[in-house]
Amino acid sequence: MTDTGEIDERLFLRSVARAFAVLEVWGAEPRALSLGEIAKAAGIDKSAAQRICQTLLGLGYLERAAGGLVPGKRALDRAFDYLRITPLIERAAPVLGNLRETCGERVDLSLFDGVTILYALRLQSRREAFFATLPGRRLPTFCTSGGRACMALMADAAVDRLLARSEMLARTRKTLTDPAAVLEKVHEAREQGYACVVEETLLGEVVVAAPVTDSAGRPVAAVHIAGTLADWSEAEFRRRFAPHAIAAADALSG
Amino acid sequence: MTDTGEIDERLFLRSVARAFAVLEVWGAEPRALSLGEIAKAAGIDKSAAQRICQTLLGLGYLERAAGGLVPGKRALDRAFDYLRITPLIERAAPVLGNLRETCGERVDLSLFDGVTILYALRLQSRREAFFATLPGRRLPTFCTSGGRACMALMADAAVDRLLARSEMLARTRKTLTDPAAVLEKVHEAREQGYACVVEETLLGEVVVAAPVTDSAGRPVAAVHIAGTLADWSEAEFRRRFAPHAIAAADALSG
DNA sequence: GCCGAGCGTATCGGAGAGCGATACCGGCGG
DNA sequence: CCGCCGGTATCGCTCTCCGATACGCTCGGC
Repeated sequence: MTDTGEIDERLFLRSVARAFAVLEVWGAEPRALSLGEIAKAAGIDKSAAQRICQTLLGLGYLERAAGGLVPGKRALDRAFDYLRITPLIERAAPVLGNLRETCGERVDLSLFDGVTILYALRLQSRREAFFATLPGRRLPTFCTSGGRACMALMADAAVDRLLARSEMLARTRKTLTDPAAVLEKVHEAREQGYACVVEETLLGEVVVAAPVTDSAGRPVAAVHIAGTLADWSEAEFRRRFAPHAIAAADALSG
Repeated sequence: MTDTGEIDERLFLRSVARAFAVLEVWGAEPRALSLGEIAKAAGIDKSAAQRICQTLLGLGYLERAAGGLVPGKRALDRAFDYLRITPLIERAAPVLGNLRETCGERVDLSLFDGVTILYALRLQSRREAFFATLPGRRLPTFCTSGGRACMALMADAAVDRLLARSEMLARTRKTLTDPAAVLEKVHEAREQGYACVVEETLLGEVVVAAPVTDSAGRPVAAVHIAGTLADWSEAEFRRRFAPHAIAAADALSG
């Protein structure tokens, strides 16, 4: 959902939109930026960038750093508000905790958001304590197992439309980029009740995921269990963990 | 120190500030809100609330929900930007991972932000898989061990000023609310190189924390190790875990 | 040592974006 | 039936924001 739905133009606040355009610049350019760089990246002139940045600095949504400006801590407060208010997150936390204990592998809750999914809860396994597993990370829907699990609950026509809107770039040499091939995987997920993706987002990684629905049966999220091919064959991994992912996702649905 | 530093009035964008005032409403009222409620809570009229909310809906920073509006998923993207850009977070992730393995207790990295600290990384222990340990949560500086560890690196005068600005409300019946008593605890932390707080934020909880500094020696964060009095006496906990917290914090400093 | 290209900062008059009072429709409860 | 909420829509006036412009600095190249 949240397809950045179009809004009545007469009620649209230009300066507000520009302020967020500024904040979003760091999504593409993750480093300290100067006013000039910000202005160019956000598509505004230097004066506007100056006013906006001063304002955001005052509010704590930007901070000064060596070499320019960076996002401020206040961003974390707003994310906290989101997580705290969303009932699914609260319900999911203990379920995922148990799931990780039972499985011993990495366990995630991802939120379905149109052409991308976004990780909301991440419980890493013992061995991988490393970075890159932060909440807030987005990945494309078409090549992730959570995304395919969600698409499995949509009509084929809707899946087609979603795939058409997606930029289907290969993340690894195993990534399926042909819409027909992806659709076939979605069909498989629909039959089995879960999706399995092998090395399409990260080489060596195997992930099973089951969809979480709202009360109307629409997909809103997915429960992932992720492991490495060093430990498991795809078949073993599916047999062993898919039922757990489905059970957890079902417990969170409705 | 992100003290919401005051800014030149002439460069301040009123509509931007009001938009963020709207977003911040859910910090105090974590549920779906109607336009009227938002307007009242943000101190603006209904027309302004309407325009701002329509804009934020269009940008994905708000979403419609049963009963009104709630924060949108886009908030998580901005938090992700912050975490990804801040070098300390990247460096801290593996260090905290190891720390949790060694200690087996809950381990956190909190960021020092004036009168509050804010949790950026949280690795819960096996037994407590439950909620309430989300990143983005803020707690007062004066009554947390991370906060006191940071204050220990400041001059007494600065500590006094910070305590004067703090709303020293008791969170439990053990919370110290007398500035002089807190200052004494800060002195103790200064001598020992770490702070220990027992049941001042949560009954039954004992926490040790050591400060992380920037290259200039100023406190910017703290490494926490938290356990329960059901398992440990205060003395045992300090002896066993304080050295680990200090070692981790030192590794992240400078 | 000079220069130009950046940086952040500051100024200012014009104009149009945003303001806010007002009104409308629909549902709910009394 | 009415009054009180909800969300939505309209519409002049005005004050906010726009963006061109300029200033003082610190660089690095030459």
